[in-house]
Amino acid sequence: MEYNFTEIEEKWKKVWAEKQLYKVTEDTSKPKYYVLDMFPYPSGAGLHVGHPLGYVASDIYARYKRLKGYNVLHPMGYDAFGLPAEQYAIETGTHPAITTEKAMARYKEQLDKIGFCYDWDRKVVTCEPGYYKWTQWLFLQLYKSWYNRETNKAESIETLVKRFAAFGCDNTWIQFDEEAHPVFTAADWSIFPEHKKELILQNYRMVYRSSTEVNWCEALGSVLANDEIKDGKSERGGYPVTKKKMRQWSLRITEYADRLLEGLNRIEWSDSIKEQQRNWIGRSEGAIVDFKVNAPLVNGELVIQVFTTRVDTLFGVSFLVLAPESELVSLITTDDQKAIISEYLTYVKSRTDVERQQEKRVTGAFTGSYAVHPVTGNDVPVYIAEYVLAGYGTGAIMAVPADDERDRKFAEKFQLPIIEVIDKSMYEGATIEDKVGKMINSDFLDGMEVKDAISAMLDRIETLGIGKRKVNYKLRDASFSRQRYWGEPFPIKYKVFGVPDSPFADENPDDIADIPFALDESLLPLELPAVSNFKAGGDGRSPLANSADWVANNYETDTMPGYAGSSWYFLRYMDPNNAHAFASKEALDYWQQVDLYLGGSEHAVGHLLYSRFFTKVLHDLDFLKFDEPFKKLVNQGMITGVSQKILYDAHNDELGSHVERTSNTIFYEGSSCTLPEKASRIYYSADAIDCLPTYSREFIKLAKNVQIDFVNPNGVLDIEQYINWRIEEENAAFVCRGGIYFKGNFYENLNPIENPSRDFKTKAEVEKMSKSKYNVVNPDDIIAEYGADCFRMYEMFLGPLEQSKPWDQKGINGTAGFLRKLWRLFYDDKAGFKVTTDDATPAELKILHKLLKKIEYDMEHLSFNTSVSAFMIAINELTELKCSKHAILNELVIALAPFAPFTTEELWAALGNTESIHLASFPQFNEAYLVESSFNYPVSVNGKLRATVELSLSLGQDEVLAQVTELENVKKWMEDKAVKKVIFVKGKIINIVV
RNA sequence: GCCCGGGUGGUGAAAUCGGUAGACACGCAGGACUUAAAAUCCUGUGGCCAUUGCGGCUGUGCGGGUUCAAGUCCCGCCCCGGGUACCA
Repeated sequence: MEYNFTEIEEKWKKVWAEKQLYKVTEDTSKPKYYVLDMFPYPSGAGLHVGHPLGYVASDIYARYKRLKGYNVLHPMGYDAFGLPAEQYAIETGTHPAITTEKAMARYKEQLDKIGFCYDWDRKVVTCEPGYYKWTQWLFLQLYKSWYNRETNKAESIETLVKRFAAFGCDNTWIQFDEEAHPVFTAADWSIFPEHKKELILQNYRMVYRSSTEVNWCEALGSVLANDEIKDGKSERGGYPVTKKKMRQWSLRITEYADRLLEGLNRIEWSDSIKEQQRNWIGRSEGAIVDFKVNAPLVNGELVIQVFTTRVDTLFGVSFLVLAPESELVSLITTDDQKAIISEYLTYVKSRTDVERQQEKRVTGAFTGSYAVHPVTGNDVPVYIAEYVLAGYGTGAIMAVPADDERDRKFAEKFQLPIIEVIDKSMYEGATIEDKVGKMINSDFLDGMEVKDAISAMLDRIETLGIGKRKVNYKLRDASFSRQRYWGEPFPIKYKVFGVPDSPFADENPDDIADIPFALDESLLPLELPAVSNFKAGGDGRSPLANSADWVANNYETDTMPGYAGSSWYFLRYMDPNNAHAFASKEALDYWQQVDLYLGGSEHAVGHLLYSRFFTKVLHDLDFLKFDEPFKKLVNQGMITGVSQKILYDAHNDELGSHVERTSNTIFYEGSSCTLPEKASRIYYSADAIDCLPTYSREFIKLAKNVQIDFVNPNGVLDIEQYINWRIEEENAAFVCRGGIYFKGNFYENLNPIENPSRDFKTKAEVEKMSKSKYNVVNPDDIIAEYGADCFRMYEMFLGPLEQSKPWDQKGINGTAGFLRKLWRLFYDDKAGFKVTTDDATPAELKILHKLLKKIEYDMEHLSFNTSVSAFMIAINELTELKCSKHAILNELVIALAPFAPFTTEELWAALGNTESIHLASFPQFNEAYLVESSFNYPVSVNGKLRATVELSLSLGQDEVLAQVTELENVKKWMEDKAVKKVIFVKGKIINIVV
């Protein structure tokens, strides 16, 4: 009987669906295990072979855990709100819901073909009202809570309101932050109007509305979060991003900075991701130091606060620098410097983020004012410069040119004094960044090590009252508003008393038009209104501003960002259809954390940080018992594609020609070939380059991607197919070693050169798999040709899960051969089913149990590639022994079932089993079968391998040595030299030192 | 620049505690079967030398070191991939 994978797969897919084989319940009789894949965005292009890599791995693991007796939750769903569908809607008018629905159906079809064990009844889709009702509900929980720094957790906003009613707010309170929190008494609070109270509460809510500098992307018509920007451009589309002040919703994630750092120590994630999160949070310990402004024009006291991590260098301060955006700038600029400062500010504004990052110029301007050094009493000039960022620390620095590279460059340019304060001569190779050395020119600090000087100075500034210790973070509160249609509406209304507000309006504290009020939970979900125009509302307004109804109700017109829905989806899988809660307490307490989370490393800071934040808030509010969402995280590597490129001549190219091609003749070394007319462009076979004259080679540098299907396994391009695809190339010439293809004819080379091949060869290159590179391989095609089991095994066989590797179609024959070989242990072409009930021999049992042991080890280490090898070895060995025994094969197929669910199910049934193999128990390996009686010892003389010999493991060192020294080759190398030392490790090695 | 990964045959890779480097596959070469092809099977396959056999030398990015023994540990460097960047 033939191995017909298509038939087998169709058959079992149906049976499994009918029996609801993968249905999962909260079965308390079994230990639980939660395996999760990162939430896919259903793109219209469907899946390519790179996408399912992680899904296959998690599926194998989930199935393995099930065989091991666990109740496994392994769900799938879609992160279905998103920009591509909305962009498509803007272009075509097709509603994003329709586009998304189609894409999801396509995904499901592709995923089902691969044979994943998802319980589709638990599917979660973020754009469905049944789901986003709870995203909105979650938003309200955040809105109705504040972060209490005394208890160090989020709690109900009611406790804060009570506090204000009883005590008001004063600056001795731990929560107090001068910039954000106004001072008032309990009596004040009692008479504040509603909107004023709300305005104050916005300073504390976990989600709040404020006017902040945001990343505005004009092309997308929307605000972007920091992690959605790469190199100063939008991650999606690569459009320019500028800074703009806008009214926005933000998440108060900064309150969790320390707990987000601490939690990293309790989870099993890769060092690289943990490190990225630590860097993103960017905790640094330092101090705020006050410098009084000693300006002629200032009446009263004006203080510039600087943040520094290096208080030890305070005596090295020779000037201060403010961020150009600082509000102090206008206050301290002297009349005679006004022109220079204003000119500089204009320059700074003209610079985009991209320009700033690409060329770092030393620029700045003097304000004309001086500040008083708080310790020495000296005057230090105050500058502004773009290298100081408004958003970090206090937006002002004390410059120590002796110990900071940027300060030094600035000082050199503006000829400011450089005061050496640290002697690093005793530390060889220490750089300016290293916090080592002995203090000099620093008064009472002189002679101290940097470390001691820092703590001594911290004490001193606090005693003097000129500063205080301060921990600073790079982490910003996260922007939570998007000017888009295809996202969750906010459950927020504005009570408009004044004029409708513009998002770009300057902050006006008396403007009460912008005071938000939360909808009651009973009104959820607040569904997205149907609109016909998906374009932005203009002037920074969202598409929802186009809906008259929506605007009339004074609903928030922004929508939530992508991460709103994807930050908590793993909780919804636990109880996806619950209409009364985001998930029941029983389900949450049963499933708890995700035990194993698989996905790409591109979500290192975005999704993975927000999910941790949401989890911690829900934990604080007593919804969850755990405070970290993902116990173990594994990042699968990317599967790259092999692109096929053709090289062409840049002489007459649109990129600019400087050598006009005048002749119809192409020259080879020692030969030539003439075409009847001039070609529109000349392409060169990759193997023809070396037979061209040197002078023309240098122009052949450009490469163009061609559809990979046009290239045969030997790298030869089908020129006709290519021209049919790119009709504008019909007059192009294709130069091979043997001659030239031109307009369907072949013109032979006049004098034959070496290997005058007529093959036109492409150049292969490894790149990301993408539509635009024409190198996409669709899993559907692979499955049609080789079957899903073969596809699954090959994906795993390619290499370690976490490593990125190119997709090479050729190797798949290996796993295809393996499955056929396995099949032939069961079926003979002529004789048919040939499994016997004979007793297994010790040799056969050893093969089986060696395999079982290996698989168990590999599974725990997620080493799927070596598992596949182990199966191959076992099947090879059993084939060698012609073993078709029930006792062996029945257990072997169970072990293989997670990898090849279809084939093993078929064989399992053939073996006479009536229940599904996927409900079986993983066979326990028995160490007794693995005991070896002898070992093939490698014998070394002076550490070099000279012979191997099979010896009983019962022998001791002396007996082994006696046997070994009789070996001819060993004798030869020992000659008559005296034996100095013998190293003998039983079952490992014997090494004789002479 | 800084922080994480990584570097082993023609290719993907394996080597789990420092103990026979290259398992398992692909590819390639030769052979069997076949009218032929495909499929299948057998043999060989790191490099160099020897090949009549035993074998010998060399080899895990480079240079050192520790050790009876190093792909694995230590020191210094080079290259590739990812992240990040005026963060005070």
